[in-house]
Amino acid sequence: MSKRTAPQPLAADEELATLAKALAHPARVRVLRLLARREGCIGCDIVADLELAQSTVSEHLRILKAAGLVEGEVDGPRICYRLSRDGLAHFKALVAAL
Amino acid sequence: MSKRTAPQPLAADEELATLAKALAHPARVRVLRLLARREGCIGCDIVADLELAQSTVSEHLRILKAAGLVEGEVDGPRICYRLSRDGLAHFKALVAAL
DNA sequence: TTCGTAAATCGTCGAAGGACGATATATATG
DNA sequence: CATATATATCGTCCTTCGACGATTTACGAA
Repeated sequence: MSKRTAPQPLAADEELATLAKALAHPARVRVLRLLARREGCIGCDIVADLELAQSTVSEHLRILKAAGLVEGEVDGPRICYRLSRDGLAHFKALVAAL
Repeated sequence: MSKRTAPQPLAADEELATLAKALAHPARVRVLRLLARREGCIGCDIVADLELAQSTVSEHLRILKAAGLVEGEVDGPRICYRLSRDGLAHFKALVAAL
């Protein structure tokens, strides 16, 4: 090892890779599209739309939230998810800059 | 299986997810940026730039090629890799359409 | 408080990803 | 042909991902 001097994965690369990973699953892409369509928010409708167990969908939502692409707001016993326009815009900007 | 009626992951979602997955690793993002900078092509310089074993880099390149983001052309005993402008443009378009 | 619904978390399982060294393949050159 | 270099492929080892059911948590309503 130690060929030259560049072990740093360049934070920018890491950032884009992390965001891309969040979209690296068809179910999560679908969720994003779903939230993009309905300007408002959605609750457990997402579970109904995807054909996956509730726990699985919850995990996908967690990943999208962690990536900053989706936001969740408590609304009574349910949670209102909505697209993070800023997060998505940031991702788009990173991709466009490629 | 067969819970409701929407088992189709909507080819479009699959496609974007597949492309995103190809970029879901910092090393691959770096390779793409590398190839984007140098208009021409590169050979084993990629191995030197990334700090990974040759076999590992080869695998990353394979993934990028499979995704249609990179093309390789035999050039003597080495291979000239170049960015697939079309492939990247397609990806950008899919992301922009989100 | 008890009940019902929505969501998150936990534990498990199998599949896929990512890394490596070793080896195989291909090609130009001596 | 033998050698040197550049890539690809193989086999292995861990880790992470993705799915599930079961359980827990949180809240509104009866």
